[in-house]
Amino acid sequence: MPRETPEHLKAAVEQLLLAKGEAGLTLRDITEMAGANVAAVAYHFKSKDNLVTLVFAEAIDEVTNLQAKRIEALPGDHTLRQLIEVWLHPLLSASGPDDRESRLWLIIQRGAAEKSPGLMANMMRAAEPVEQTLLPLLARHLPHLSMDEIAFRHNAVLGGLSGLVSSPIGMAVANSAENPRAKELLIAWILGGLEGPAAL
Amino acid sequence: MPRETPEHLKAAVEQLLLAKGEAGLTLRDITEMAGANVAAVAYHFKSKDNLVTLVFAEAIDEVTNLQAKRIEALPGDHTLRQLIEVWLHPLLSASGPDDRESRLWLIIQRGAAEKSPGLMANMMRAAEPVEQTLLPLLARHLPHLSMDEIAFRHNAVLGGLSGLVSSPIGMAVANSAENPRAKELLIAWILGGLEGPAAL
DNA sequence: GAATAAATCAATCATTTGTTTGAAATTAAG
DNA sequence: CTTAATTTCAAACAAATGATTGATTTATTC
Repeated sequence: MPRETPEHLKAAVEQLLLAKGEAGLTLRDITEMAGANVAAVAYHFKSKDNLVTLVFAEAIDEVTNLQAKRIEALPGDHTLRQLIEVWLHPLLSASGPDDRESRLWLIIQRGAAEKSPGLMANMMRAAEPVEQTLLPLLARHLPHLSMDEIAFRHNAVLGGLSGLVSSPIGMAVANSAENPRAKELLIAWILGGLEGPAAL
Repeated sequence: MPRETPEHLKAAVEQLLLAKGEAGLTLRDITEMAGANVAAVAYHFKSKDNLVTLVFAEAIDEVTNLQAKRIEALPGDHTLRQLIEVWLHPLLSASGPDDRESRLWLIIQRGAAEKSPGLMANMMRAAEPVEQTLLPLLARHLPHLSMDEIAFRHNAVLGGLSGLVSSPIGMAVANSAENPRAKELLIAWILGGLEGPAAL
């Protein structure tokens, strides 16, 4: 029942995106890792670009859905720290390097850092729904900031993490199950950046 | 007096690194923009990799030297905000998109974001001297933090900026001459992240 | 100004890239 | 079992990449 080749191909793309990013992603690396023929990509997915764009799109959808559910499950009287832990759950509370959501999140953040064309195609679409529920929640905890400044800091934290995840620090945090200290350092920094006084 | 070909080549690499990053940097793009023959790169610099590594190295040196001079010129009773403005001067106080130091800084940050191999070779070398003078200065303004946490937040801000510079926000800040508001928003966020309470 | 060194150039090379082809193998349907 | 559809495969393709060659031009030196 070799009906599983497409899944193998997508899994290989995920693994290679996580390891090397989209820049150094070759057809033959993909097919070799998937145990498939080079022509399999063109047969099952129209082209290589199609495949990686699809992988990015599905990663965004999966992470976004999980995020939405976590936000919905937040109690009405949650703290800002709780909100941050939900927001950055894939990074802060990964069960380990094999945690699927954490891997997908890292793939997305890395793709954002290197402006992967396959990611940019679907980036804004899925970012919106979360932001539209997240920004108002953030606003409730940051009454001293205007909506503009809240949006700015929200983007700053996201952009900041995309720079961090590919750094030694980010890797330490991603293994926060074995590194609770790194997680605390990161949360403290994010909290300070959000709660700090408004701009002049 | 065609003694200027090497300079043209290096200038072309700078411009292309800023526009597209190292990933999409081709020999023929470089030589065409420099008005030189394809063989010129191998003749003047041993190889393409050599050339871009050299450009990165010289960019780091130039920026590092300017940073060191600015830090040295700081008054003894400077504020944390003044220190940050010196630290992030290439981003915060660029005279415009044609400001050379700002361009070099953006090239370095972008190279860091996408883990350019040509940059990684010389990254740590030049990062050290500035950090060794910058971290103690930061410590004087952040007595509530341990040295470990100061180093963490220093890296976090740097990593954060490398994620930001290639985002819409970063671009707005880079044009801070025409966008003083973006500069204030960024400084306020950075200040909050540094001055916030220590981790648990 | 002749001789030597340095620099440029068009052409070519060997690899690597994504894609395509047509035959062979596998699976599904009647 | 036979036939038809689906999937796999080895091979080849065109395009692009970095590098190299050997002749030609330009600059320097005596």
